[in-house]
Amino acid sequence: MNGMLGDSGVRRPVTLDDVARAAGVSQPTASRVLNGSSRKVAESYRERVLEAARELGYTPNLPAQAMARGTSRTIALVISLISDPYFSAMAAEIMKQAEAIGLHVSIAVTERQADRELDLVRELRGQQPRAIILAGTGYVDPPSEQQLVDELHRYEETGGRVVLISRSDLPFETVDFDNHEGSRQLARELAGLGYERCLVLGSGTPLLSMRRRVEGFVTGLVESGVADAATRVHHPGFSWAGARDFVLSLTEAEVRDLQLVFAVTDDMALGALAGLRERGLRIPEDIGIAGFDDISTLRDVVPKLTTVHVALNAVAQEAVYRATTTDAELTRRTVPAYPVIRASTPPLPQH
Amino acid sequence: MNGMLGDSGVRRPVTLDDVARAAGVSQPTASRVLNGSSRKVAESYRERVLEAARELGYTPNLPAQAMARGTSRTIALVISLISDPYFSAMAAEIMKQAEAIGLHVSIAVTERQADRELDLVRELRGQQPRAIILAGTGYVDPPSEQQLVDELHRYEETGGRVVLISRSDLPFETVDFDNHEGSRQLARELAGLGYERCLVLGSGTPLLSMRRRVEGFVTGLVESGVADAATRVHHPGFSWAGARDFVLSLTEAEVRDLQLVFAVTDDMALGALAGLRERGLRIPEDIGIAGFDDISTLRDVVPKLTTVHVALNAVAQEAVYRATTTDAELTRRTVPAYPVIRASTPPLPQH
DNA sequence: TTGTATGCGTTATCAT
DNA sequence: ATGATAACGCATACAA
Repeated sequence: MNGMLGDSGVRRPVTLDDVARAAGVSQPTASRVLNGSSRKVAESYRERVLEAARELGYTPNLPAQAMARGTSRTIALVISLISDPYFSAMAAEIMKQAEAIGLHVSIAVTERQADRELDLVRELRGQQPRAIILAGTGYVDPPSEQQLVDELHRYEETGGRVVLISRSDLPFETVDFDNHEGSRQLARELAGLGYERCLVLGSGTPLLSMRRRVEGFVTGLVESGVADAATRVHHPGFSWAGARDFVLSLTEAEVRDLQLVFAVTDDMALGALAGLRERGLRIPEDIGIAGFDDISTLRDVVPKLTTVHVALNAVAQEAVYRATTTDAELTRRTVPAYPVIRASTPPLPQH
Repeated sequence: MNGMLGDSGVRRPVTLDDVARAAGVSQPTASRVLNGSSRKVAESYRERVLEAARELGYTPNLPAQAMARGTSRTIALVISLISDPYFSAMAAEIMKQAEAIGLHVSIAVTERQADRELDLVRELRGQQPRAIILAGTGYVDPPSEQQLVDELHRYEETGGRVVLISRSDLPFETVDFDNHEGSRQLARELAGLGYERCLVLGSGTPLLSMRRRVEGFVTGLVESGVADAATRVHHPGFSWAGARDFVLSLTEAEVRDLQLVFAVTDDMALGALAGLRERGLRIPEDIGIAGFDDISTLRDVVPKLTTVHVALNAVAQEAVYRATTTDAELTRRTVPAYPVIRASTPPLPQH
């Protein structure tokens, strides 16, 4: 029977000590067999320890290991919202990469509150993780930015690694994807299809990456010879509902004039799509729609959404690599993002 | 300056001892102020400790606390796949509920491998969590079921709580939703709309909850007076692709005869939808479609999908409650699931 | 009320 | 190669 007897009805968890005793060896020897790296234990002992551990159902006490070793096998990940397909995909990729090298990922969510990031980092630091990866949306001018930087620096000073994803505004290891270039190329392709009079839906909440997407798109249009005045940029609420409400608030004349709506996320693009349909417009016959992120669970929306694809697995791989590799100099790797033209933006007829 | 000086360039994390020293009090006093519950520390000391902690940027070492207390403030959650909208929604709800009472959720994924569950539970047990919630899909006849049960029992014996979600096959605290009743009601409503000749797509991998959904649907049809012979049940691969491939493999005659496809998940329903469209069928004019789960990110699918809604927040709340409350008797709570008729299953014309 | 001493389960440093 | 012993950071029983 496993589990040692305790005071009450609950048993004490099986410890290394129990295993060692059962195997008739010292506790450090049991440790060397079960957890240690440099194997220099006699085969006979080895087997006995392994057998005893199996018999008793021994599981190493991770907190104890973390304390003894001074470091855990955990990576802390901060994201905005786990139910958001973009972030859940990101989290999934990071977990995959981390688990491949035997690391556990501890997820914390900000729920989109800018100032929660600081609190979370503080809490996470208490878990003694190997690294902290900040993948949440980076705000343009967060209220407590300096405190966050201080907190992260403090963490780095104790040997922790800090990796930022998609927010190259802070002095830490950064993995970015090319928001600007991605939407710039998208704009060029769309211009090539004949689209000229575009409505750009940015983010009402000031987010760095979203801003870049807007800039890139506008740049791409200008480079393609689309008259500056043809492009209208607005910043509704950063959500499906925000985009929908905005297109519903447009005047009939404004909508009639439009050939395309580009929203900085797929989510918003679909909100715009819903709003336009409510107004009786046909998509893509009357107006084209494009987004950004290439969220895979949207494969079933009709028409298929033109968007910008980001290689999340590459981002995750790079992030985990940086999170686990001690590198002297600070680097910023940018993962490419490229447009994917689908049915929501067919070539314009007169083109 | 914060962070004590270490041997090399890295500083040692600030400990309670550092804080106590800085405040000129003993370490237990600092502990009582910062972490302890029963406040019986002189106000003057209290302030000095708080001040010192703030100054030094103290964060409690969670592993150390866990070891000293013998229990952590963590709930371990096992799910199948984090990128699956159903599971990410579930995880989000559980995290929300847990955080509301100051608990952290540690997520582990099986990647849909039936036997990984056992390994994960073993690993998770090492984290000394308060509770383990198994929300991953329950297989009908998992290879290592007895071992899993043993492992979970062992965990319970050491004071841990075990909660199962949507798999009432094992002898533990269970929160279920009414798969059978949900699809039974759905079938009755659809029969009421005139649907009679139905294709039911179950799950090729033997999953308990999915089996119940099939049974419930068939029961509902029979109760509604739909001839038994009219219903065809099949079990393609448990995925979008599985459902799509299956409907593509049907003969033209088989498809022509169909009035409705009910798939046991929204994901599969959309796969079937995609496949049917590839065959040139119009949805819902030529054939109706219904799913199960009511995944919110599918709001943009056209036509809007008829499905069975599950109150995930209620499930999560119940699960976290059970995970944190010591209750003598074993209980199985069932959260209702109810059909939501949408545009993908309009009333049949001749009806 | 406050401080001293001890223990949590593990790893690491030492003798042996 | 193996075992005794000292950390790790914190909480707690106990003494003051």
